[in-house]
Parts: sequence; C-alpha cells; structure tokens
Amino acid sequence: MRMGYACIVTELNDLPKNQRVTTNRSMIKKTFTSKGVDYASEMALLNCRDLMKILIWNSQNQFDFFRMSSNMFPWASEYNISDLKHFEEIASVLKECGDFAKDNDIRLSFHPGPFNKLCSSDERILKNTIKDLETHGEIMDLMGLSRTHFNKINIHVGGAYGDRQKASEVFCRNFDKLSDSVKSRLTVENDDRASLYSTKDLFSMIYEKIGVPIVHDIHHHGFCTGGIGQEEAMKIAISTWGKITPVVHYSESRTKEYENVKENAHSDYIYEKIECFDLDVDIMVEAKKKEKAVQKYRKDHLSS
DNA sequence: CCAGGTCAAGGGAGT
DNA sequence: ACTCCCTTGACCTGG
Repeated sequence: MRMGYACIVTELNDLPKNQRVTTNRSMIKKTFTSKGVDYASEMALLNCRDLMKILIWNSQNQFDFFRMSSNMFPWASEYNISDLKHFEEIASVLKECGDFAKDNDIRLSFHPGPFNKLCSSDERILKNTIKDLETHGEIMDLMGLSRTHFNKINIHVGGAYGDRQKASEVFCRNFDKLSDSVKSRLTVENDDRASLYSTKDLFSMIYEKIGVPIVHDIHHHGFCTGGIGQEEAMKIAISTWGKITPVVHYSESRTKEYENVKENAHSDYIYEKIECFDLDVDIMVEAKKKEKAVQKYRKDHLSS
C-alpha cells in the first residue's frame, strides 16, 4: 500500500524564496500579458527542475506516491508545450523525472482542476477542457510514464446541469474525443455534494459505459453516499481498476481543527486509522500539511 | 521581509 | 446579482 500526498512538499516550499523548491510558479493575467509566453516557458523550466528535486526528496523520505501539480506550466491553455522556447531542456528534464520515478518505483498522478467539464455541451468549454487534459497527457508522455491508470489523470464529471443522467452521457460521448494519451489514464472521482455524482452513480453512468475507473474519495462519500455504505462503495470503485492498484482519496473534516469552517473542508492533519476493509489500495492523502500529515499518520498508526 | 488585496477558467451553493 | 469554493494557494504591490 502506497501513501501519497498532493503537489507540495511543505518542508521544501516553506523556505526563503531563493531556496524554495516548488512546481507551482505561476502568474496573474497581467503578468502573462506583459511578459509573454517566453516568461511562462522560463517558469515552466524552473518548475520541471524542481519536480526532479521533489522526486529525489520523495525517494529519500520513503514516499512512493505523489500527485504532480497542474501548475507546472502556467497558462498552458495559451500555447503548446512543444513550441516553448525552452522545450528541449524541459523535455530532457521531464524525461529524467520520469526515469527517476520508474527507477525508484514512485507512482505519479495528476488531478486537473475544477474547470475541466468534459460533460459540457458548450463547445468552447469542451475545447478548453480537452486542451487542458491533453496537456496533462503530454507531460506524462514526455516523462515516459505508462499509459495506464497507474499514472492516472483524475477528474470529476464536472457538473449535473440539473440532470446527472444526461450530463454523464455527454461526458461519455466527449471521452471519445480525447487522445489515447488521456483516455488510457483518465479516472473519475466521486463528488462531495448530493446533487452531483456518488461512487455508485459513477459506476453505472461512467464506468459501465466507457470503462473509466473510479477514484473513491472516502471523505466525499460522507456527503454524497448514493444510498450505500463506505465499504460497499469502496468495493464498487475498486472493482473498476483491473490489474492496476486502485487509488482512494482520504481526508478528514477541517471542523476537527478549526471553528467556523465548512464540514467538507480538509484538515491540516489526519487522525483516525484509515479503514480499507483489507482491500489492496494506494491512498492519496488530501490534507493541508501535505507530506507532514502522512509522516504524522505513519508515526501514529504504522510504526511498531 | 511582510501583510493585505487580488487573482483565467465553470458550476454549484449560500447569501 | 454577488461571493466563495473547489485539484493545489500564489502573485503583486506598497510599506
């Protein structure tokens, strides 16, 4: 069982700016407009170089599961990676990252943002979504990562528009418009609101139609059960993965740590022993303190 | 260095 | 109609 965390190594991120290691260098629109795509290219190269440092840190700290940031290429919707000024060096660094991950058995994944709406019937929104997803696939291809759900690109369906069944059908139709680079890696995650998609919904509306595996988020399930329990939902999700080890997401409510916060907001750390019903899964921990939350969990629950 | 205000995208929920 | 939140806070400006 792997345990991973998302996008940021706080230990390396919370350093003075000139020593900081991060893959999240970005910029506001005004800066992108004034400094242009070559500046974005510079930022992307720095981000990719730091990805390598983060992977090394992971291997030195017994982490074999990591979610890469979608911010590695700022304003990626506005250009093709292969047209960037620093493309050759970027490609070379990314290949090194991918090779390192494989040599050290680190599972890498992506979780593109909430603006991806593969269920949209609006051509412009769909076009933006496909562009973003293809960028994620291209990065993984450049890294030489497998075109399997081991290196998943995980998204939510993205909307219901008042009719889940109908929206999910649009999602399935649009899935066909993606390249193999994305199709082979795409997974869907259950939502944290009853009006959206439960794990059970995803099974019948997505998996049974197009074979896209389900990432079961244990925390989200509490807000959108689909009328079934945690164990049943997890088993349904896990049945969709074939030979690849399934991923489940885990987090706890921020209300455990702070007052006047939303029930479904994520906590800094996690406290309870994660119940996996003896299933073989990899766990992506979504807690604000990132790697520190996993380290604390290991100390509390896994050390002997 | 720091604090405070601001920031692409789409949908949903709360006000 | 407006604001906040979501995968992941980070950027920018003025002091």
